Amino acid sequence: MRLFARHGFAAVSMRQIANEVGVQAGALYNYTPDKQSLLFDLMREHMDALLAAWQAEDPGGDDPRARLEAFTRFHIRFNTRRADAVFVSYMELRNLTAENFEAVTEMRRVYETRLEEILCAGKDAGVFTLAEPRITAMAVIALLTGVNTWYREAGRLNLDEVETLYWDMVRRLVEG
Amino acid sequence: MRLFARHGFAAVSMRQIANEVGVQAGALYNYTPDKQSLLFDLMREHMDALLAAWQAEDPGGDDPRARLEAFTRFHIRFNTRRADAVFVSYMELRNLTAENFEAVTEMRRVYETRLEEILCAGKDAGVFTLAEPRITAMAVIALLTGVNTWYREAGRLNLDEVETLYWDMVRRLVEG
DNA sequence: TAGGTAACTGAACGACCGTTCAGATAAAAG
DNA sequence: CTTTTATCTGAACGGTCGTTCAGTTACCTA
Repeated sequence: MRLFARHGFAAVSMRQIANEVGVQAGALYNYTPDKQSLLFDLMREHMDALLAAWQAEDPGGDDPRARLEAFTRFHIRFNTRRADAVFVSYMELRNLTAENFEAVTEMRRVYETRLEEILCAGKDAGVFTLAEPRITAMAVIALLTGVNTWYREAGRLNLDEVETLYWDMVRRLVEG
Repeated sequence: MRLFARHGFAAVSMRQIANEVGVQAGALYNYTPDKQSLLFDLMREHMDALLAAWQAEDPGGDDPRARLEAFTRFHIRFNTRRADAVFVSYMELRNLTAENFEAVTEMRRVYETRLEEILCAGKDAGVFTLAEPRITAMAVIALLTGVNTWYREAGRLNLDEVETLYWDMVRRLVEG
């Protein structure tokens, strides 16, 4: 994942990957049928982990505001800790076969829908004001994922401060 | 740019590029010293065009709210019309030499600063409420650029409707 | 029209690619 | 310890890569 993130899927050779884990290139084929499947497996595992982690962290209940704050903080924390996987899972979609692409994209859709449901619940409860829940969900995810482009662990702000800043933005965005 | 966006820089050969413009691979070297410079030139021209286009469209003046709306609409319109260039200029930064990377990144910083200045002006004028202008600027840009992941010309919403939806979100985000 | 210049071709170079596989090696089972 | 099974090596395969360049073609200038 690190090599794919740093150099791009096509620019990384099976020999480089093998060297990174201390074997010869041929040995990799005991674990993956080909290079493409290796990429797909990495992506699928990342998306699986994302969905499972949110499922474990979603407070549920009937307080959409609390759930949205939990989502905001979860998304930032999860994604900054796995920046390579996030980058690869978005950027290397084009290197997947049609059916593998569809599988990863479907998992992304499911994740978006998790957020959309929170937004709809808040809208129905009258605590959120939004015209297009699906678009707002994608906008919020783009906003939050953007943290990855600038956040560094050694930076001025720690993760909790970043979460608070972004929760403030997300809150305003949906409360009008 | 289309080939780089679709397949990735490393996955596109000089022979493919040459074929796309109807010459042999060798002829390309009358226009670029090597493949890397070709990528850099495409990126630099894109960033140049972005900065120049905003400079031409910025209403200026002392109405930060109007300027922010202009920025929002400009960014969406410009970026959706050049989706390939936007994608490449973000994703393929890693394929640049250190100095070329710095050059493109600097232009990106300038663009972010254009927005940051508007936010600061609004903050000083008391019409915007925000604690971290730089971070808010990057957050807004990430939010707006996210349109590219889902917007299609043939979709349900036309560009003006999308701009209005996002301006509504940006407005809330800064007005608190 | 003649001469010069810019652009392009087509072949070649060495290097590296993903993948395969016979044989060597290590680990597990009996 | 012997046999079986799982892993790994190292070489090889046919291809493709970025780049170069001598020679050809197309265009402009005088």
